[in-house]
Amino acid sequence: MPFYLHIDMDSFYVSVERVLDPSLVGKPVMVGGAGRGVVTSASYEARQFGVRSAMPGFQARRLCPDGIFVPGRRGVYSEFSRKVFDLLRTFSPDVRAFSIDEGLVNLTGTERLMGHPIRTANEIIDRIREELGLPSSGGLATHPTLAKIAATAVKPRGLLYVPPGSEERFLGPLDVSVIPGVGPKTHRELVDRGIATVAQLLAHPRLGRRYLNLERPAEGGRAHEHSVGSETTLAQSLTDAAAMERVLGGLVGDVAARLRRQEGRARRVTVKIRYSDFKTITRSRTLKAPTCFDVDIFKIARELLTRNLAPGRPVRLLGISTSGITTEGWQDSIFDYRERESKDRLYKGIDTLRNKYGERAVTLGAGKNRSH
DNA sequence: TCTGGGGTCCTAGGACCC
DNA sequence: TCTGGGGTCCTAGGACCC
Repeated sequence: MPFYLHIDMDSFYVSVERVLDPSLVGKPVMVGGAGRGVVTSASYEARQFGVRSAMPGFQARRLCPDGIFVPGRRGVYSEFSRKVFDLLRTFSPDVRAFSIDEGLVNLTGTERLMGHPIRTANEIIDRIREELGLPSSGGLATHPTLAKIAATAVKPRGLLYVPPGSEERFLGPLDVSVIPGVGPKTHRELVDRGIATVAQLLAHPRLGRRYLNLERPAEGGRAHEHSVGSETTLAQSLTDAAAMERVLGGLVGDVAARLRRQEGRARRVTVKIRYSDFKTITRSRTLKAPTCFDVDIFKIARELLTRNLAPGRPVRLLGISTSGITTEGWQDSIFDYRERESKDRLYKGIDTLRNKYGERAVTLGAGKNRSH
């Protein structure tokens, strides 16, 4: 019998902050939400005021004026995340990380060694709490999706076991919105068609298969097209194209360096422009030859920006993304080869400087009008 | 001082090719 | 001289996830 344990950390960023500063325990705490940002994690005390993650900061401050707002520290959370997954891997060689705070442990076949999976699941949650100080919830079931739904249903600090054979009994009465992939929009569409519960969805063979396919389990490594991007919401909206190009230069530098770090080269460059009225456009171009160099990416990005920018309209966000990433060897002509070699050397140097003196040490397109 | 940033996946039209 | 059709690539937008 297959057994999957889905582990979901409870308000992960807040919990990490509490480990590092125990005075935050028991209080309404929110990570993020400064300026134009959104709350990335809210403690359950803060949620009682109606605060949710992904809520704009101004709204959270209005709902919970006496709450404690903590700036996020990505690197610290990643480090804790790594420790959680290291611990999970001591229980099973088959552990999949879905995100920084969610993972799946395949407990199939561990019974003889460790006892019933329900015991193992309890032990895992206990040890995450004892050894790392972090609360988490778990869902144990015969299918990964079911395990995830179960974990979400018992949050926080719970463990829910869906015994084999009781799957439909468990799922049936639940709202369709518990299904991963059914967001606000799909939820509304389903409800409009008279489908509110999972049972009603499953009674509809085509829709049931589309949104909740439990027959086809645990897909392996899928051939997703991966992408590397960076975007930023400006502290103040901009109308000046030159200033926007400077921002874009910084984003390109970040993206290209990450691309090189993973030894990838991208074939498509996409620029994202969000105006102050939130209207958002993306413009992309596919290259003849993939690249990982700042100059190449910046050239395309600048063109896409200047060609598509509505003059005078304030811009609140700029983004760049690269996709169609390949890690295969270079395939260029003997002529391109020399140029590429010299760029390679140049960027090795730039990356070294950045590692040594920080990301801002070398910034493309930022030479003029620096304020310091 | 009104709505983040990192992504993946899907759809749909048009170009282009055989 | 009243319109095939299938496959693939490119592009834009949008839903959704954490």
